[in-house]
Amino acid sequence: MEFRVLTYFLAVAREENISRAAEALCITQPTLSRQLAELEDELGIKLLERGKRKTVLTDAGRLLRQRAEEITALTERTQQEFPADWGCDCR
Amino acid sequence: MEFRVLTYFLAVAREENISRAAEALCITQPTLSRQLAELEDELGIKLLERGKRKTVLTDAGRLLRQRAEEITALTERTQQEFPADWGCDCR
DNA sequence: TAAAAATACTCCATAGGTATTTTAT
DNA sequence: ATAAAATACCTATGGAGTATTTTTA
Repeated sequence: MEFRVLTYFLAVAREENISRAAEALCITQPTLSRQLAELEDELGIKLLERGKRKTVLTDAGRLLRQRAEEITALTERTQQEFPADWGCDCR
Repeated sequence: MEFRVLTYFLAVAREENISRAAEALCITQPTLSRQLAELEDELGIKLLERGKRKTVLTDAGRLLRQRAEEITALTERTQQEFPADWGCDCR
């Protein structure tokens, strides 16, 4: 369970749509789809209910969103305590 | 800044020796050495004072240890909330 | 029936390894 | 003189892309 994948997951939770989340993350839909499947595999539980126009969180997904938000908040605050951080906006 | 690298860093902080930390992590010394150099690069600051028989933390290193411990504790607690986690002890 | 997601590949960046050299006491 | 770390080079895993098929309401 790496940071990168948690931020991917949070983007999907926000957008409720894997394709739009992928766009926001500047990666492709199949890449995001695979990373999410691997995360579900790794945790041993389904996190998302995939639908035709909306992808919503399962109960487990809602729990992970809570935790992932805590973890990424802590991590981002930590990164800001150090000099580097040249940022990175895609394109 | 990925989890994996934070756990690498914490192992070095614990062992005060990159070679011994590498052994504890089941990776090789050069691999660990490179990952640490990349972490210092990424954060833009020296984290370790390399010595002949001891490698100790700089001020920045001590700050990161604090944060890394918070982050990994939160992450490990999270992982335990999910069914999978087949563990993994090398060899 | 049409968005959204999943699959089937291909590619390449980088995590990791082995062998060796350099550094710090 | 000697542990420890760094460097050089190589390998391999898996993250990411393109093209296409399969789902789902």
